[in-house]
Amino acid sequence: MRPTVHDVAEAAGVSLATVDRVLNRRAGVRSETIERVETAIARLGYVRDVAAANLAKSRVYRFAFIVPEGPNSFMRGLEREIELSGLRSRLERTDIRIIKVPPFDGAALAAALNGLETADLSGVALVAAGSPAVIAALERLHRRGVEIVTLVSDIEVVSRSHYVGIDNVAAGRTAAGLLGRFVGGRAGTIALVVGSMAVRDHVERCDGFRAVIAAEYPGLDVLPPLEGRDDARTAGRLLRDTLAARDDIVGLYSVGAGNRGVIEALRDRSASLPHIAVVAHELTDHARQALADGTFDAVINQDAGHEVRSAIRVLKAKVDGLPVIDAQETIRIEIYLRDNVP
Amino acid sequence: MRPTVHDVAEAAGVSLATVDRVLNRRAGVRSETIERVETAIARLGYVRDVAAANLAKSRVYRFAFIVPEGPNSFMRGLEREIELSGLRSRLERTDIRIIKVPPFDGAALAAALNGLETADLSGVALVAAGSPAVIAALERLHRRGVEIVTLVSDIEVVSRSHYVGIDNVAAGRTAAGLLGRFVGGRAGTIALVVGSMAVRDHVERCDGFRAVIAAEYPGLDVLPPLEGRDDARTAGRLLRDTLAARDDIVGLYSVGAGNRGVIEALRDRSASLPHIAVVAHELTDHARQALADGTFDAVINQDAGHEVRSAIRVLKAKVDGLPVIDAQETIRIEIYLRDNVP
DNA sequence: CTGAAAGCGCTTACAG
DNA sequence: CTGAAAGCGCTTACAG
Repeated sequence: MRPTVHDVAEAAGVSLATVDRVLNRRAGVRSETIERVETAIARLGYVRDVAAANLAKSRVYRFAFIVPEGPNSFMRGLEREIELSGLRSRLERTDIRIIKVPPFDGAALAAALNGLETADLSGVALVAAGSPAVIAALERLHRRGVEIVTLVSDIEVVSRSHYVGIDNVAAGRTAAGLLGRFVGGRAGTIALVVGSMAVRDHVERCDGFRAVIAAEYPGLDVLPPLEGRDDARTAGRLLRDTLAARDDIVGLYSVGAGNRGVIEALRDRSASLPHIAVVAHELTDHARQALADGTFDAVINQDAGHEVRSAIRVLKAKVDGLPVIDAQETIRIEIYLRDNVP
Repeated sequence: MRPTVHDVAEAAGVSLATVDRVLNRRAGVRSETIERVETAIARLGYVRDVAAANLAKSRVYRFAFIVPEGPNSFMRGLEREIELSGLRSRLERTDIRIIKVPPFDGAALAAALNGLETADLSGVALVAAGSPAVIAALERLHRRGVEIVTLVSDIEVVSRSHYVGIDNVAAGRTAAGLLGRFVGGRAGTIALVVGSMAVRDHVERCDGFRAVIAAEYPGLDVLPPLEGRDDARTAGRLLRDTLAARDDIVGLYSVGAGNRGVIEALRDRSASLPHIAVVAHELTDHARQALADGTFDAVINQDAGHEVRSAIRVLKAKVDGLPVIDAQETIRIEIYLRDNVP
């Protein structure tokens, strides 16, 4: 049988209340008493039963998730996953609120963070757009005991913060490894469609991609990125223009959102032209279709459901002062071809 | 506030004990009383607090994991993950025992299953080698209230059982999609190294692989499988012989264990020969190295840690009569290239 | 067939 | 600075 607070109290010759005070590092205990209790804890190998503690506390974990609004399919999928997890976690004394903010807008994000009622808030998970105001807002939350997790896109370190998302440089390198092989030794150029070079994850993906192509596929040339602003219309138009202007394009790396426009531009090409190898990001419905019909060769994905569950687990672990299981919380760079789409 | 058993008891005009009886479907309650309680439950929207219930029950989940013994790296990795999860889950009133049985041996597996003391056993997770004796043993366990989960390799359905592992036909198809593209339009033959064609997952992988190559890469010919028996020495020797005997091999799909031998055979080829594109299974240390130095182009993997945690979650959910979250418990067919290795 | 009381392992006022 | 008692939401003997 595992030792309980009763065993510790008896061994230390104190009451349950005092054991509890020491366990929770509450003030007002003589240092000598603290020591007696800690010795007993160590000797017995006592470990607190978190479930029982939460029951006694009637603890409710209150978390806020902050995500960008707008048509971005990935973000909407993320939001759905948060809602789903929110429904399920009500059974586990966890209350999750979603707050939407304009995308790419540090000021709005900071305002949302500063508007949070911190009294009974345990943690915040946010898709971060970095800016000094955002960092200040996060520092403030942290000082008030709110745990913080960044989601999908990271920013400069805030104390005790944790990032839940993929390594975007490695994602770009991976895309290059696939595309380089897929073009099959043909020489030519590769087009790049990004959302915005003002967003950190897109920049990192491009950097990783370029580095590998330059080092390992000397026959391939990477064009400057087309900025689609995560908008299908814009992305489609830019790509169409580029495809019309040159006939040496053998591959395409679509880094950001707006895949619908990209897909349409590719499908409109004459069927007699040689295949352009394509690697894109995020397994949305459009991307699935494009994989199925051969328009996309591969899609790099991050599992939004996993990210949300991971963010919740990490926030809870931090609130409870428990360790985070790194292996479980690492978000994989997933690769999907037509046949391993789940 | 969520309603509790007290609220239900009051609403139904019965005691806590009776509410508990109805909640847990214990016998010896008048059907009229049952109905009164159930009406109250429905009306209040009562949902049981599983954590509190487990505390009251001093419930300990006791699970047995049955895995094949032997040098197979994947299985040893799986065993490590079970040990790890076992350590962590002691904090959550979960006791996990590992039982090792000879591989590919239905009789031994059945004997191990029949030897299980079912009195305080809540669930079993097993890497299944199917045979009538095994199925009978599982049916017996199930009749005694032991929940069952198959791991990595499935067998014919046992009532209420659940499979935690990848879709192996899709894995083979995925391998073909990669290899077909990687050989880059060259015509030639593809070698196949399997563990044993007597094991269901290997057969399924080969089937999926062949189907895609036949349909989409008419220039490629797949050789009959070399059976390496999951043994590096045997696999290496067979592959070496084949490579020596013919010069038209452009690709290799390594379906089973024994990758060390495969890697050595490939590395021993003269550097002047053209590259053989290679897709293998399971991201073991040897496979990581082979990816890093370019001997392997891609590795298809199933996450053993995820599988173990998933098996535990599923077993607990079944014991508690809770629903399984399918999206969370689906094991992905992971693809690793050099740059997305975690 | 049903209920009152004690208990699971903690925490929380309240009193001293 | 410390302790006795009640309570979190359930379950479990025991009694009737």
